[in-house]
Amino acid sequence: MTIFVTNLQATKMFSKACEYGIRAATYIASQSRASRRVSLKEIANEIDSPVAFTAKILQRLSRHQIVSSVKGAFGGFEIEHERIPLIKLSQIVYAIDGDSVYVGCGLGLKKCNALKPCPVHDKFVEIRNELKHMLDSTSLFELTEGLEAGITYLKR
Amino acid sequence: MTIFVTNLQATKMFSKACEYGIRAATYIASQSRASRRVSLKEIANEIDSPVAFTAKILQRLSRHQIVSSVKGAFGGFEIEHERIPLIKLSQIVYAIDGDSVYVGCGLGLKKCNALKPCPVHDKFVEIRNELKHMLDSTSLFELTEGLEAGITYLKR
DNA sequence: TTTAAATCGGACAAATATGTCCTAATAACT
DNA sequence: AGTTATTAGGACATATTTGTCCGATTTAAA
Repeated sequence: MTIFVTNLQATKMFSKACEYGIRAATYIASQSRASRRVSLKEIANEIDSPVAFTAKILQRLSRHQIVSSVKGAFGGFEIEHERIPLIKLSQIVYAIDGDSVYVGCGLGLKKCNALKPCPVHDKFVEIRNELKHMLDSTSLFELTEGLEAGITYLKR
Repeated sequence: MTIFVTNLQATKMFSKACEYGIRAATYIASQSRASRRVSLKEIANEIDSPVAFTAKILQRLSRHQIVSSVKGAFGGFEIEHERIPLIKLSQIVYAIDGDSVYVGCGLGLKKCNALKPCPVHDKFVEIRNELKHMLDSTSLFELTEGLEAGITYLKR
C-alpha cells in the first residue's frame, strides 16, 4: 500500500502572482515596442494565465505606473517605448510582492540582523544580494529581446 | 480615508515549515553535541515555534533519518555526534519542501529549459545554483558553531 | 444615443499552507 | 501493574494565496 503524504510547501523564488506579473509585463512590453496595445484577454492567452487573476495583477502594475491602462473599446494595456528599458524586474516584484525581497530573516526570526544574526544570516544575505542585484539590473527591454528573436518563451 | 490592500504573497526563500525545521535541527544538533537529548517542548520553546506544528516537522526529519526520535518518558530527539558535520542544509530542505529548490521555472512555465527557456531562465539558474551550492555545502555542525559561541541565535 | 468592447473593483470560492487538538503507542520509573 | 512523560499520527481549524464571477464604469464606433 502506498501512502501519499502531502508536501508542505515549495521553496520558490516568486509567488504565482509575481510570475504572472513578470510574464504579462514582458508580453505587454514586446507588443508595445511594435506599437500594439493589448487586451487582458490577449495577454492571458499569450502567457497562459487565468484571466481574472491576471486582471488583478495588471491593476497593481497599473496603479504602480508600470503599465498604463486604457479603458473602453479598443482599450487595453501598453508601456511607453522609452520607459521599457528603464523598468526593472525589481519594480514589478515590488509592485506585486512588496519589499519582501529586501527584508526578513531566512529562518523567519523577527529581529535578525548583523549584530544578532541567525545561524544562516551571512549566507542568506549574500544570496539575497545577488537576487536583488539581478532584479535591479534586469530591464523589461532585456526580457523582450530574446522573445522577439524567438529564442525565449512566455508559455509552455 | 486609508484603504488597506492585502498583499498577495512574499518572495521568500523558505516555507515556514522549512524555517522551523532548520532551526529545530540546529538546536537538536547543538544539544546533541553536549549529549543532551531534547524534548519537543524544549525545542519549540528554544526556537520559539508552535509546538504541534513543530512536531509534524520533526516527524518528517525523523522519517528522513535526519534526527532520531526516542519515544516514551525521557525520550526526545537527538542526532548522533558523528553525523552532525555530515548533515547538510539541503537534506533538511529536501525532507520538508521536497525537490522544489532543484526544479521548476522562475516564471512558472511547465516546460522551461535551456533549449526553450523563459526570458529569465539563465539569470535564475545562476542564482538557484548559488542557493543550491550554499545548501549543499553548509552542514549542521557549521550552524551550531556560532550558536555555541553565543554569536548567533535561534529566536528573537 | 445605443451598443459593444474593454478595464475596475468588490465579493465570493477553492486550494494550499499553517497551526491545533486529541487519542494511541511507547518507555521509564514507582 | 499503574502512572507519567514522551513521540506518532489522524482529524480538524484557521490563514493566506490563488482563482472566479459579476456588475459598474469608460470609451469608441455604428
